[in-house]
Amino acid sequence: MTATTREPRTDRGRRTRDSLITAARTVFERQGFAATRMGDIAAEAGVSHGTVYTYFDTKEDVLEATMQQLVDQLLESIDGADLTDPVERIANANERYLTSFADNAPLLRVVEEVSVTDVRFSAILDELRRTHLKRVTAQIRRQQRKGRVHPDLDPQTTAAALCAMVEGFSRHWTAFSSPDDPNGQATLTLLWQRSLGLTPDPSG
Amino acid sequence: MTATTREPRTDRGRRTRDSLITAARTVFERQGFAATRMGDIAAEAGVSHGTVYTYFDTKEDVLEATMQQLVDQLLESIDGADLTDPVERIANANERYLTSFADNAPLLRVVEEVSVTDVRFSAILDELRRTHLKRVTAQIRRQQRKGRVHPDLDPQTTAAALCAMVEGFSRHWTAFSSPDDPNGQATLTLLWQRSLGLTPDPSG
Amino acid sequence: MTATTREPRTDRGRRTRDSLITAARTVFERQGFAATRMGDIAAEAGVSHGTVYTYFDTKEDVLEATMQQLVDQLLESIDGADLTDPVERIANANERYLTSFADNAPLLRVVEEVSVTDVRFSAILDELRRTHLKRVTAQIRRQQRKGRVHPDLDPQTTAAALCAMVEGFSRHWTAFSSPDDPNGQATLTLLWQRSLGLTPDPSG
Amino acid sequence: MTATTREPRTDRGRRTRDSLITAARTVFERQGFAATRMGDIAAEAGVSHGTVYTYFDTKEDVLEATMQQLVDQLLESIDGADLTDPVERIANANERYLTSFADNAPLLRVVEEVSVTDVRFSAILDELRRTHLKRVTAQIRRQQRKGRVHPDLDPQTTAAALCAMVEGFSRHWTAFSSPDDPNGQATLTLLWQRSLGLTPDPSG
DNA sequence: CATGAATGAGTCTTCATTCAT
DNA sequence: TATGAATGAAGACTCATTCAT
Repeated sequence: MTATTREPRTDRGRRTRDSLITAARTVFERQGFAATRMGDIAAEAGVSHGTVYTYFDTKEDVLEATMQQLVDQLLESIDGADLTDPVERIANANERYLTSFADNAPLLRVVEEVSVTDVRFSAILDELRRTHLKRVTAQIRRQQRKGRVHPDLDPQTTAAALCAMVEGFSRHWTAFSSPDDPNGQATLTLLWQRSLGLTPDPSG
Repeated sequence: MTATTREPRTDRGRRTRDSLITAARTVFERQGFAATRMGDIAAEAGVSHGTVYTYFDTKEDVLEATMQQLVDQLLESIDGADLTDPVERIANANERYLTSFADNAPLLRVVEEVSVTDVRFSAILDELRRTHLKRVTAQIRRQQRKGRVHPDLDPQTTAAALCAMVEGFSRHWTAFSSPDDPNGQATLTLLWQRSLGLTPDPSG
Repeated sequence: MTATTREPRTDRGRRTRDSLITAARTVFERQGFAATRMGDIAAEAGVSHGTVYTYFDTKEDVLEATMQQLVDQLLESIDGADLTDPVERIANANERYLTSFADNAPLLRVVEEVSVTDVRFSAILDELRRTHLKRVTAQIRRQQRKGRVHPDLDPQTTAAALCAMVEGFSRHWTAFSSPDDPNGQATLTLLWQRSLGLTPDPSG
Repeated sequence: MTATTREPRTDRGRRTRDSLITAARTVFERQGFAATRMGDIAAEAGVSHGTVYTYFDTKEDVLEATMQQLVDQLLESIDGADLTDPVERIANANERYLTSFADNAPLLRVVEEVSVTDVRFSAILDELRRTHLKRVTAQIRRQQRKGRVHPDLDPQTTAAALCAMVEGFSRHWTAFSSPDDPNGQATLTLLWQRSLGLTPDPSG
């Protein structure tokens, strides 16, 4: 147990800890990591300065705890349901990804901020990317074998590029999408599909 | 005092200032912004602590100066030569973009780090993105009018997605590209072209 | 943050803050404002360096807090009991003024020191002077109307001069008074009375 | 020779030194001593930063040099012409004092500022006060012996009080004098005269 | 558990002063 | 002499973290 966090033993404790995490997220998203003082988090949660240390050892630990559920949720949103039709699968995967990541873009930007200095957090982002990459690469390979994706595409680089597109779009470019396709889902799916050259399932 | 930087008046001064900027870049890339102390920059440049303040008022100013030339170079790499053939143009643009941005990815990550807290730097990234977006959007519109790009694509969202792909790839995903296409240029161009549905120039 | 001072919330806090103010006064009077380091105040109070900042944001704030009670006391000592007999009233007023101001001359000199640079403190001195001037001017006018003070004296300039005499004497000249009239009260009252030409109350 | 100042050897040198002193006075009066940086003085004089050190060793030395002529002039203005008629003499002395001191009040306030920390300057003010005191005390004694000043006044305390009045008025209270007696000279003389009880010269 | 006071290491920043040219 | 770059001691201030109550 590399316990970076002390678990509460009472109900009151759990409630306090939860409100601290909620508060931390609010403050981190508002001010970024560096500019957030432990006192800000305490104030936002309506508890005293020292209480934060009842549950967390360091500021990094607070951020990590704040990320905890999110990371699981994000990993899940990447590792989605296996639909048979690849186009539907893409549409579905993109929808899940965009929903989860765009909603959490502010916090993810904070993780990006800290990740420059702290491996602990670059590891988190790395894992997310690696998971995404693996899944997409595998999928492309499979469809190439079935002859439904351009064979001249390098599966891994292609996957990396497409992952970059979805991640980058969800993090920085959402603001630039058009009102006709406010969250970009339809467009991303189209681009993805056509870039791979995905043809309809002949067996379908 | 609006001047965030005092210009040197002698050659010796210019040399010192330049070496400070070089040193700053090294240190920023190695340690990130938050973890860099002014003293680190001075030490790396081989000057005394206070000398940094001869030319810069704050650590942010040092980073800004470090970015100065880079930003110009990056804007230029976006705003490239106008080739007639759209496919060639894409290939060329991507090559220039990837070269410039991937080379400078570490420093750009530092800017990303600070941009969470300091508008001054989020503005820089914003301008880069906006410039890129404008150019790509215009290009897509033009080709749509000529009937050479799928008309069902929303030009702006599409542009945002493709820009996200190239930017994200250059910043975070380069490490994941395959040895067959080490810098991903060929792949990115293929994806870009096919996703738009770009057909060969009928007039050609 | 308009609050220049964080109020303590416990008794322990109040005690610490108080001892800081006491310590500050000692150190300021000994070294002057410029030569006093925050650390000196902390050391004198027997607390750590950072503790000063628990209650005060800046060195100026410490001085301001140090002045707080004093200013009230000084204003009160100016705005004294209304005796009927003007001569007695003068004697009484001078006694109160000299006692309060001469006792606090060292601290007042420190305020004078800072006031050259910081309006906040020139305002304090200004208020003290203005209050004194107002009171004395009014008193002179009243007695002139009763024909008991030379009518050829300009009330305001006269008041300013007499105030200057008492203030200056209390601040800088006390050291020069003679052993026969160690605190100068008797002499000041005589001078004051005769300069105005105050005659005994005919109604008395 | 405790040479705190290097004398210029050329004409150009003398001119530079003079302009530095003039500049210093301007800046000191505007910003006070503590808030004045050597660079401010250089800038005001239109010379380079380092040039100040060609003529002065420390910032204190600059202030001292700035005071040099002034001190002589002030001492002279105290030690004025010996008129026979004491009332005229008082009027004359006050006029000279007020003119000199009120004109130079801003610089004197700066000396007061530094004198809290630096004996060198408290000595200057002390000398001025002592000189003034001596002269006035002697004069009072003389007139008491002639029976023309109230014998119940302690000469030294009285002198201290009257000196305090003139000094204080010239330094802080000028702003409060009335438009009818803008520089307060007439009023001060009246007060002075009457407080002493000075009667016309019987021998006159 | 919660509180808020206390701690002190860590940095930034200033600026008088020195020095090479 | 004049310049302006370089130095580095000095001090203010921050804030994560600890601790007594």
